[in-house]
Amino acid sequence: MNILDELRWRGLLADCTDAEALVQRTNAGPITLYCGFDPTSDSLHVGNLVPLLALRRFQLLGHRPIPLAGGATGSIGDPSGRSTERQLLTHEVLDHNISRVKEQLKRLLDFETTVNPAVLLDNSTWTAPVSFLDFLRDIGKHFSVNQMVAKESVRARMEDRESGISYTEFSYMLLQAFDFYVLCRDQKCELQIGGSDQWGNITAGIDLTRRKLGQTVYGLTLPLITNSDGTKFGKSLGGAVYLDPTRTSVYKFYQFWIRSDDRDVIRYLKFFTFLNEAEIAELEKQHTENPGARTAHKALAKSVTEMIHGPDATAEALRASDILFGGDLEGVSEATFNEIVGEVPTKDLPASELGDGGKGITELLLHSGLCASKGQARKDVEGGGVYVNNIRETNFQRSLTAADFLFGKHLLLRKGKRNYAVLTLR
RNA sequence: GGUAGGAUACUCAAGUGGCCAACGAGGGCAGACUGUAAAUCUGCUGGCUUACGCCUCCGAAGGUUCGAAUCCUUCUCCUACCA
Repeated sequence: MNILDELRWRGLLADCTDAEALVQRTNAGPITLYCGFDPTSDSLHVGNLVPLLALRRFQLLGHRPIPLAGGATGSIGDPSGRSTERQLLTHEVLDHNISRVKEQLKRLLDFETTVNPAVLLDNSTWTAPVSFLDFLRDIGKHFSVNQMVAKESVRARMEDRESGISYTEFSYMLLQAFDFYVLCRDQKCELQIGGSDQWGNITAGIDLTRRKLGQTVYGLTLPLITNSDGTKFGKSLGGAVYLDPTRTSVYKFYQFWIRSDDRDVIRYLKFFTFLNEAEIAELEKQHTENPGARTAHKALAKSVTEMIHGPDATAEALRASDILFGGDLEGVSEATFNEIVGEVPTKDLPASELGDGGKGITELLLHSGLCASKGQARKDVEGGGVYVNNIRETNFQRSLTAADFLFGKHLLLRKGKRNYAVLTLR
């Protein structure tokens, strides 16, 4: 199957330059392609997964992917899709982020294969040594400000008088274009992929490469993932869902996927898994016939979590989910309960704090992080939203003593349907 | 530089001396219904407090007043028109 067909049936093809030529080119043999990842954080998040997995999809069909860490571009800040100027990151933060992001990039692509191994590069390698004057003479000369201003990412900011755009961010697309040119020249890279907000940057690179090398290269964009309810994809409880398990625990990661909207789950299977067309069609059939069984949700959550965190960690998260959402805790053994500990946010509680009369439930909720203040904790309890060891507690004056702790050491607190925390006696 | 207008909670947005911890909408959280989904309905949405109540808060700092988001002064930042 041609890679473009593969992307198309998955709904992953937003746009591309000269589709016909690109099909011919990809049919003719392996192509080298790249996608940039700017280290704006020390971990990639689920939104970055789409282009990253796209690289992998190319690789599986024999092409050669180059994940590019944006050491240079990341230090400038991409104005695309942003309404305000970015806060520049310090070099220390940037260095730290790059090294972490590189680790994550490495895990999803095959660098070992001898046929078409992935290559991890960092654009600061070729950007940093170039002097400002040389850059202006060799690269800047090929860009027309008139065209740059017309690009959506720049125009939006120019029209917004409140925020405007700095010269620094204005120059971003030159750096990215420079990358494409260098990669074409040195790596025979002929295709750049990215999110649909990258279209302007990608075409800038295509133009530059043509001018500098006289070579035709291609661009392909992937759709921006949207939730059916109109909210931003990839947000959970206010924060982004990260690939780094220290930022988003495996359990939370798994939960994020399992809670997908019914209307989204099939699309997400196509976007985020490597299940084939027949497998997904089967899941869709089951999902349509009996949505309550959540077969598709489970397949999605399991598949993505395993891909990112491995089968062992996934099995643990799955076990914890089954225990917590499987019913009451009656008869749960200590060994079983221990599977929850650490998956769910867990906090220590010094035994001395319990004292003789125990500790108020509102204080424990505050300590667990489930509630932001004692007043809020009280309201949540009064509203019937709080459970102690999975049993609803409506008396906010309730004090909990050591006797309430399961196995003499764990207390399972729950707010609402799915927010759990464990307090462990120390 | 001049003139006019503006800055209110997570966001938008009412409020022009006491009834204001501040209308309303959105968002968020919780409850009911469910399937850890959606839709719908209900409650909550500054902090402390069992409660009475207390404290903090309407761009910043001062002032007037028994009493200020609201009036006055200065400052900061935005917007519009003029130069």
